[in-house]
Amino acid sequence: MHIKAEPLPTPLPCTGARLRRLTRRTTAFYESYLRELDLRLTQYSILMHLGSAPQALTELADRLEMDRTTLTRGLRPLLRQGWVEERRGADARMRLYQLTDGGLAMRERAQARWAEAQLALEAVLGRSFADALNQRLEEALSRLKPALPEDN
Amino acid sequence: MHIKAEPLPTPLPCTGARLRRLTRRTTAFYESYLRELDLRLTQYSILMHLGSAPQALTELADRLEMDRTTLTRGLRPLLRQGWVEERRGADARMRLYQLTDGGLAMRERAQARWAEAQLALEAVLGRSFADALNQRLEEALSRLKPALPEDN
DNA sequence: GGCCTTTATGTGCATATGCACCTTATAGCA
DNA sequence: TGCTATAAGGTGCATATGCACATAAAGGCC
Repeated sequence: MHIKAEPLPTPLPCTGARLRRLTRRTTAFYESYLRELDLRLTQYSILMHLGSAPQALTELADRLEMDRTTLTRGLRPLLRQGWVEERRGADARMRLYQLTDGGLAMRERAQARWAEAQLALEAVLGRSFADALNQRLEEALSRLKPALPEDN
Repeated sequence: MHIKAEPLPTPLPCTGARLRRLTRRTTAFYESYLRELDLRLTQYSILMHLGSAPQALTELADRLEMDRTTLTRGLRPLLRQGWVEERRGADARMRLYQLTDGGLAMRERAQARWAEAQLALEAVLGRSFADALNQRLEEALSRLKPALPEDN
């Protein structure tokens, strides 16, 4: 009896795995443009959601739809660079964040680079395909709401 | 003169940010099913790409389309649990990985939970929408090839 | 005002991610 | 047979991610 050639396993299509794969590649694509500014895509997103009006951590996290604790740490490099400043308001529990002048300038430069990346991405994907993809993503986001804590 | 109410910034739609957001939520969705097995979605993906036939690290990384160094560390918990074993082949540089018997059993249990998650996800998104989304993701992956090292 | 609950945030832990750089084998070739 | 280029992997560093747990301040009530 001969030895079976073991085929490499090809798992069933997993939407989650595909999403992670595509996200890895897409992130790399954007970051190849942001690299000269030494900025990650996530950091860019945070910068773009900040303004001169102070926002509490949780409020900002909600708007970014990211975990509060992830944001806490994600803000650190931006604070270190002096692009964001932290204040305390009347409620001593809250930390309020806002862009500094330098942060505002940085945001503009970053947005310019981002726009190039976005255009280039749409060119690679094809405009109409990119539009359709964006719509699907948006729709998926609205259909897949995060599970509420369900206080039992 | 009165004080302007500073509106919170609403950045231009960024495909990358959207993808990251959706990936975060989707991963959380799958992992709520895999949690009882103490398995992350990434680890599940790795398990599903392993078999009884030994594969070199780089080969496995290519098939998973993930970074080689990420995989090195991603394999660690699986090795620790005894689901995967590492061997050395004729070429002393290579590390070959394959499932153990326990790993095979784990893979089956994990796949059952994953299947529930996948079905539930498709139910939440709607079958036809989920199918369409999957196709878009696949298509996007094939259009957005990673930049080759460009040996200058 | 003191007590209890809720709210806002931080920290520890364990991965996930990928770039830059380092080490070790193997392969090619003079 | 050496010498050199290349291939396979690992490590250090800096973030990204999110759960479980801890702390402190605010709010409500009696």
